[in-house]
Amino acid sequence: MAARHEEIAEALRRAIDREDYTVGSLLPPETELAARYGVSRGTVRQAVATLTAEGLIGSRQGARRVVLAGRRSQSFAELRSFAQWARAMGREATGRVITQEWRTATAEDRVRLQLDQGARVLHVLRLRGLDGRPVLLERTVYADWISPAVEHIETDCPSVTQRLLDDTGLVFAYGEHVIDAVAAGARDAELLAVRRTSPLLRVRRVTTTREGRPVEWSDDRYRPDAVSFSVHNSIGNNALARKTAE
Amino acid sequence: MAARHEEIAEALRRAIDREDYTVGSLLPPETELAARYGVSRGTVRQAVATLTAEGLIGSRQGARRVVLAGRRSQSFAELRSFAQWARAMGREATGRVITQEWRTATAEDRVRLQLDQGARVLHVLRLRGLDGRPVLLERTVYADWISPAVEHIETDCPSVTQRLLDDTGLVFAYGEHVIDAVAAGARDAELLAVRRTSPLLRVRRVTTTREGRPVEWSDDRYRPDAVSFSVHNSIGNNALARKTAE
DNA sequence: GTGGAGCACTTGTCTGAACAAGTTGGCCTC
DNA sequence: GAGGCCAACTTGTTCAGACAAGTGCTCCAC
Repeated sequence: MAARHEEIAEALRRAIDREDYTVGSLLPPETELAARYGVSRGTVRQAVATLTAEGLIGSRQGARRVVLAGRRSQSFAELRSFAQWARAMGREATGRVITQEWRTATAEDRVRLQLDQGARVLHVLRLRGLDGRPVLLERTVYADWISPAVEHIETDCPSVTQRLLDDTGLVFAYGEHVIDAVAAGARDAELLAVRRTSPLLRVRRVTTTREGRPVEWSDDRYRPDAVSFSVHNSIGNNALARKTAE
Repeated sequence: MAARHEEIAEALRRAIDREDYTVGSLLPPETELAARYGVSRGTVRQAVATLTAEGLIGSRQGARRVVLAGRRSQSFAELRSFAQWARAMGREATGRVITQEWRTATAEDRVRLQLDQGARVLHVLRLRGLDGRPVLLERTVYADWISPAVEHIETDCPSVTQRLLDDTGLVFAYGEHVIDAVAAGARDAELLAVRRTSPLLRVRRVTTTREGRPVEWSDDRYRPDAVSFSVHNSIGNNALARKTAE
């Protein structure tokens, strides 16, 4: 937290959290904020742009900014790591590898992970829990170049992301997530302790490095009674998109 | 499309689409783009910031920008209107009101829509289809101040959003969406033509005006074989957040 | 050849200024 | 009182310049 505009964004977030600015009320004009924090208007604009992207405030040319929502989970690394997300909530994440095996990359693997013909990939089936209760079943395929580092992680490591960062310096920087619903199969039902055919929230995702290189892709199935996803969208910010089948 | 930075963003989008810049390749430096388009560096930065937020390109201090993904559904009003989304894909959206009735706002309605005790709200159950096939079941509650305008819309109006814009000038500007999965109930199953207990993708959402005033809230259930959601996230842009139950 | 130092390049941060465009509320007229 | 016009205010856009910070490459010494 060095950049001045980040400090100001954080100060405003806290002020909204503290209800100095209540939902529906108006934020002070940019010029006033600039004077208050002793920065130029451009820096203030950078700060409020962050909050707008987060969905905390709304913005219209000519009118003062409006506070749209209060206390929002400050999702930083939230989506990139189950364990970090759990810790941020004060809950304990567990993880257990059910099966792990090397396979030759299929055509789908090669496309998603940008691999050459014949590359060997690591398939991992991992069950994850929150405060001891099973919540998520991950079927992950790791690219050939990272698989050796994944292979020797203990089977009950709670945070693979953290472990890979410590061991190899790898940062998960970008992710593309496709969300839908599926009926629990026999294996899903057994491991997640739900009835077969019971609805599960499925997230298929690809994670890449900061350089844009795909690291892994995964089919994650959540118990919908334990976890849901929340998305904010507005005219300017639209990370979420509806998609039709294929 | 007046603003220069939007034009530049669009030009870059098209260039990526045309594969002038292929996935994994590097974008020209800001200074070069600035010279090419005859604008200052700040304007170029605004343009590439848009593409970064859209997940098209990745950015790290010191290194050239990387193209992360090609052709992305340009979701503009996509989430705000089922009909507009369908039209953008070249598909035909249909809509049919199944039931419609006035009720006194419950405590939950009052909280979500910021209404006073005793306010009357309009509950609408609407079945929506894509190319004739049922795809989505919407259970929507409209705030008292907009309900009269909704009440007299024909029951088979394909785009309620467009209709409200035409009739009252109302713009749906912001939305908060919570996504999970549920099993189809008897009514869901009958109307969506799926088996009972079959998994559905549920989106509960609140829509607000540009001023931040809630207009409607809705429980939408999609056939997961027809529609899914796609989300992009990165270090800088995180509109999506995981949530635990309650 | 390997490691490290250094340098050129590129993106990130910030300023101060100016004008454009949209909103809001008050005032004036009818 | 209703309606329209206007003026003050606020956000959006753009510029040119400066420095900070991180990356990636070359080159040199060992």
